[in-house]
Amino acid sequence: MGRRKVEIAYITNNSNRRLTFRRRKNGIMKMIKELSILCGIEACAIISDENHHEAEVWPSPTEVVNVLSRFKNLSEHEQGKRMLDLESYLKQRIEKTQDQYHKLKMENKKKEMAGYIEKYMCTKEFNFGDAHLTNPNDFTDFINEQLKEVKQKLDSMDFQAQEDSIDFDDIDFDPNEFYLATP
Amino acid sequence: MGRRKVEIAYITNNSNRRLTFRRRKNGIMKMIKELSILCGIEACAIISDENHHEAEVWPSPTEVVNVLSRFKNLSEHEQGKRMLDLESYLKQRIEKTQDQYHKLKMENKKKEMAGYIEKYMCTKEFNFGDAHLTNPNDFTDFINEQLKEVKQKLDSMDFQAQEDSIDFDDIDFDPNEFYLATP
DNA sequence: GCGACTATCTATAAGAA
DNA sequence: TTTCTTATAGATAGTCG
Repeated sequence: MGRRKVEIAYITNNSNRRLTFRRRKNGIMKMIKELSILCGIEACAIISDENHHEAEVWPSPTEVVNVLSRFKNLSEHEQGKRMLDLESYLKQRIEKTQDQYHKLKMENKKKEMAGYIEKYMCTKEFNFGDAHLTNPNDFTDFINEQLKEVKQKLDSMDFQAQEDSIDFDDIDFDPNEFYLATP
Repeated sequence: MGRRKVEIAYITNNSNRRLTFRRRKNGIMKMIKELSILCGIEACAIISDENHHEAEVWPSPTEVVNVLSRFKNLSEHEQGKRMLDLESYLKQRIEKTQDQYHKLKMENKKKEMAGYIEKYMCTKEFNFGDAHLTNPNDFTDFINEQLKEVKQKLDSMDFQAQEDSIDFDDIDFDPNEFYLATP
């Protein structure tokens, strides 16, 4: 999108890379903002700071957060149930998880955790001064990929459960509900 | 970016809004992907599905992401493994989780917990203009709370497992490793 | 390193199928 | 509806101050 076509490959030139980073980051931020307004949806992006980049691959922080969410909408099923065997154990575990995430959800609402978390820093060394360098790009891709994986995982779990004669019918878990970014 | 200029305002027309949503979502995904490649950084985006939007406040996008990540690095453990019974199934699942978290921990250290999450938006009412009002600390608290809950969950899992005569001893799981945001 | 200024390139809004 | 075209709006690469 400029004077000439640019190959999508790591930009080795330092200053050039930084410039591109800043420009595109801003562009993505804008696009996300517009999308949320246009379609009335919630969206966010997390773009790590270039300076923090090493040869590291992906977003550990995100993953961590993700792990948690995994249990979010899970259950709220029937509480206080006692399990006698592994089968019921599994069921209970799922229910508990669900409840846990439900609570979290409520908590979040109350706090109105809401809005933006404009600048979140979690650098081990708290380099708060570098806030401007961050970008919001690959979050979307990451999310979709992960959602897919979750679905697959859940599907396989269900499959496995059936193989093991576990009845998950009373657990109305719909893997599709995880596909947020795909209307 | 099309045949005519579009006002950045909620699109009331249903089909039109959905179409725009899909298009722009894909566009953002691509841009994020490109940015991460071009600049060698990590980035991700969470875009909630239009259909899922209700009074949902914050966590929905995040939670979704989380759900996904939960499994991200999960397997790849030993693929094609077959499980013979529920017990081994559970164990395997826990082991995988453990491995995942270990990897995450390492990753986090290397990346130094990744950099910043510069702007995170997901106001229930899309008050993007209020970005300045948010408190960065809320995010940290949120993460920590979730991590605590995960810990509890895992602990209860362990406990339950023991009750059911499942031996988890060979799984050295340290809940503290979940406290990412707390140096 | 940060804006500003185009020339271009890309994303995408309308339409058509 | 989803998919394709196509004409444009918008993003941004290369440059200059």
